[in-house]
Amino acid sequence: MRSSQFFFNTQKEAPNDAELQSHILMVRAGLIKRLGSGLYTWMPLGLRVLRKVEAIVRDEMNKAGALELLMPAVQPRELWDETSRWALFGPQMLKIKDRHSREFCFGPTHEEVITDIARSEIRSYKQLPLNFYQIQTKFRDEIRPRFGVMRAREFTMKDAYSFHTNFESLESTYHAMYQAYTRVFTRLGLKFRVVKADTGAIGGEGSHEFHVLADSGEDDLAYCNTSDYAANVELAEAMPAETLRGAASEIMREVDTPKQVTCADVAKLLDIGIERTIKAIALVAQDGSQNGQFYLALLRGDHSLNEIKMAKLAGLSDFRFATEEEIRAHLNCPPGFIGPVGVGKNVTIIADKTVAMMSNFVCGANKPKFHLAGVNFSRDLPEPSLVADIRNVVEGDTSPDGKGTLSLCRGIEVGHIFQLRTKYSETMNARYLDENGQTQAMEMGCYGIGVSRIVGAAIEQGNDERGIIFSKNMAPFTVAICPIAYDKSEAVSAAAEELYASLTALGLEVLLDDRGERPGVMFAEADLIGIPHRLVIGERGLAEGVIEYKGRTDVSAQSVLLTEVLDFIKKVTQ
RNA sequence: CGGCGUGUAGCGUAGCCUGGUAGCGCGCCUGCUUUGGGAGCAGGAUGUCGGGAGUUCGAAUCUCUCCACGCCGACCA
Repeated sequence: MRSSQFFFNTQKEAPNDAELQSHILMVRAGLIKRLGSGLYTWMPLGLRVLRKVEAIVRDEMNKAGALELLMPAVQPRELWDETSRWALFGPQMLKIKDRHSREFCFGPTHEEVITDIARSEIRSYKQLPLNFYQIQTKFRDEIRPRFGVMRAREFTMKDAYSFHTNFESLESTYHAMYQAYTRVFTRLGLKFRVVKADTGAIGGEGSHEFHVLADSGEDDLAYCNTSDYAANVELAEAMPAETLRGAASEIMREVDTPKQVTCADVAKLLDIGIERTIKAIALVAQDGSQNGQFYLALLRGDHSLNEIKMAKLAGLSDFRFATEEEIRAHLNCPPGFIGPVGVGKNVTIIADKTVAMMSNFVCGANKPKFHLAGVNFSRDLPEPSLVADIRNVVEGDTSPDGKGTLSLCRGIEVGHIFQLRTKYSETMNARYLDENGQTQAMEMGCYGIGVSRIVGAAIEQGNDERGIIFSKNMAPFTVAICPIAYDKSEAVSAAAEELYASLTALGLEVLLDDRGERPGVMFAEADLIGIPHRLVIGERGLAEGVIEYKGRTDVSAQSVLLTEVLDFIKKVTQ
């Protein structure tokens, strides 16, 4: 490609609506252009990158035996009513009407459509297993679109859905997809981690997430350095800090805490470690009942509540945090001083596993401006009605597999695989006839990759002060040729043209900067858009029979003999 | 959804408090010079000042309203 025939606009200044480096750089490099909140045009340069990602994903899916198809983006409401997800998906789903006022959505995912295909097309066990995939535009009306294409409302996704006669077959395909995903992210040159995950709105049982590691990621991941345990913090099991409760050696006493409403402040005032304190979080859950049950969740002062774990407890699926009025009504005390001691029968205490092993702790006194110290279960208050894992793991926790301690890092979710089992096939009646002529529900798996998000995530991981650093498999062009004074020097333009032709003949994607721009402009732009290899041709070098080569991340340039440049480039681009 | 903030040329912004001919930088166009890290000089084009209503002799500026966008938060006591 010649720069004069291509189109890209770069900017020196960062857009004022971008925060993340990847977002800023994608806009500055002219890869994307924002149309509205969470809506982006992929400009020609950016689209080249997106297509590279797609091609690798497609290649690995095909190799893993998946079959590509393409489903409609617009889907009728009736299909979604079958699984009740028209209502369950909520405001994240973009609902639209046609001219007859019939209702549709712009597909946020395609389980319903593919299951509809399966139930009408698949009759016999002989046709199974099958794995279909598509690469397609999805729309999810995110609460808060941000970070450019990283959390856009309209985005490109690869979604695959597999159908099986039995769980063993599902597990086998699930494993194949796991391997395929690993190859995809490896080929894209990404640093990533696979973790056990919650299944969220898609539903089902087993699930793994693939995360690109980046501090700006929106997910917290826990992993064990001495074993292969890794899980999203949403799911990661928190082990109790102690396995045995210490003796009740202290006497319970009130302590004056006039202004201390947080565990940290109380601990500081009493000059004790925050891990000796307990905080009480007031919750209300309706769970079908009229009035709602009032709960106090107890956590060690330095721990935080895991809302996903909490919602999995019986009767708490729809819990919410209590209002200040509700807290006063149940405990006769304002927030900041509430605790589990002396509460009425209308308050249910849920203790985190770590809390259940604590003794001589400090907690709110249910009396304004006072806390209690030296508190012990059984002696000062009843044993908690329920002990459960309701906290987020923290750095240094014992790994659930017992083989070390956990570390935390942040990740950007770029892939997610699920074992759906028969969730959709049962409700949508996707059945087949087995060897014995019996009707059976199909086992299902589903597998997603955020194709457009990968581009943002990759740039988040690969950038420096000069711009984007693309891995070779993702770069919009492999080699940039920067001829100095292309429009003035015959020798330079002739050499550049010849080199361009030879490199192109080698099958390389070459960008020839034939604009006659000043060198600084050409270098700055080639660096900004992340081209991995750069060749500079100038009269000075030509006179000596050399041209200059510099890799995008190289500290300095090197001279290469004109006669050896093809071999040299072949070698560095391998 | 709630709170805060911002909308001025393609991009980044000044002007708004204290009403009086809309300015700067980048980019863009023309010409000349220049050619190894976003050049220099000279000339030039581009604005419904987010939309609407109001106050006023006069509104980018004050008031109301609608819209768009961004940030934070969504109860952890």
